[in-house]
Amino acid sequence: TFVRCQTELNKIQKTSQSMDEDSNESESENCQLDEDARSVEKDQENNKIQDFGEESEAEKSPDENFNNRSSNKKRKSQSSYLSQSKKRLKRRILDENIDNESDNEEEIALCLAPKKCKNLSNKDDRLKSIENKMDDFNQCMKKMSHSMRQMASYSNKITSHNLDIYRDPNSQENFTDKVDHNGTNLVIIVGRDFGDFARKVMRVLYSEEERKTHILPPGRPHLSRKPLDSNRFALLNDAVRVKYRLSKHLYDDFFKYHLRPNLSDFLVEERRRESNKIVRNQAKSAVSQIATQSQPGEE
DNA sequence: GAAACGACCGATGGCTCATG
DNA sequence: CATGAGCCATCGGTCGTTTC
Repeated sequence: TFVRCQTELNKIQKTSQSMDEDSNESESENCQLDEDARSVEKDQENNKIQDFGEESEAEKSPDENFNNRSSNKKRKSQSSYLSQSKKRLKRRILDENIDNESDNEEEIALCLAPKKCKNLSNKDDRLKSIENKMDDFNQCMKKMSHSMRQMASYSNKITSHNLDIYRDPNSQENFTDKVDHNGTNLVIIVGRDFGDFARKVMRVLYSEEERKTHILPPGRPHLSRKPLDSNRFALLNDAVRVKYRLSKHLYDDFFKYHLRPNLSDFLVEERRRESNKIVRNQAKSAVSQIATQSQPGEE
């Protein structure tokens, strides 16, 4: 909100003022960078707030170019800020590199006297230290990618669970809590989400053979596989719709974009499971055969 | 802890259909 | 008739969970 922006701006102004007062040159570059960041932030905040104020005045003001020019100036000054920051950052990185290398006395010697680089043991040390750093870096990257995947999967789950867009709050529909198939109420089947639920219902409605040899209704004439029985498939759709309280007129989209891809993949996997199992077993038996053949040779 | 299993995702190819 | 868009089944690979 605007009020919150103002309070944040005040905070930033206060901190930057205190930083301005402390103009000691010996201050670390780190603080300098923080200050730069704050300055840029402040500048941006100023721009935002100015824009906010100008929004209403812009229409009244006859000289729009003036505003544009002033904003251009600000952009220019901001870019100069950024370029300065970049220079400082560059310098800081250089300094840090030197600092890190200075940790080791031998490395200091290497820095000061490059001729000694010819020494092979020193080279090995440096290579080892680089390798160690690379390992650390790789570990960090692994951790990062892992957490990113977790985040991605979490956000995915949220969207897949958020079915509100397929529900009509104005609808007066009374959802039944029973969809019967041969005496089995499909609605009471428990699944962790709509996909899991639908897969379980598929297992109830269709035999393994049917799941392996058919595709989703309505099917296509050019496809070799026949579609699953559409009456039972209608039961599945009813069960999903009733279970998750989805509107009739919105269900088509839900099916098209969420359920169908899910179930289509499910049928493919049903076919693949057995072949995968056979491949695994073949590989296993081949490995055990090789092991038994190599044993007498060793003795 | 490793193997097995299930679910998910992106890429691909074949097909239909609308459009110019 | 060529072309592009859209649909859908399929495949290969990866990841998370379950089982042993």
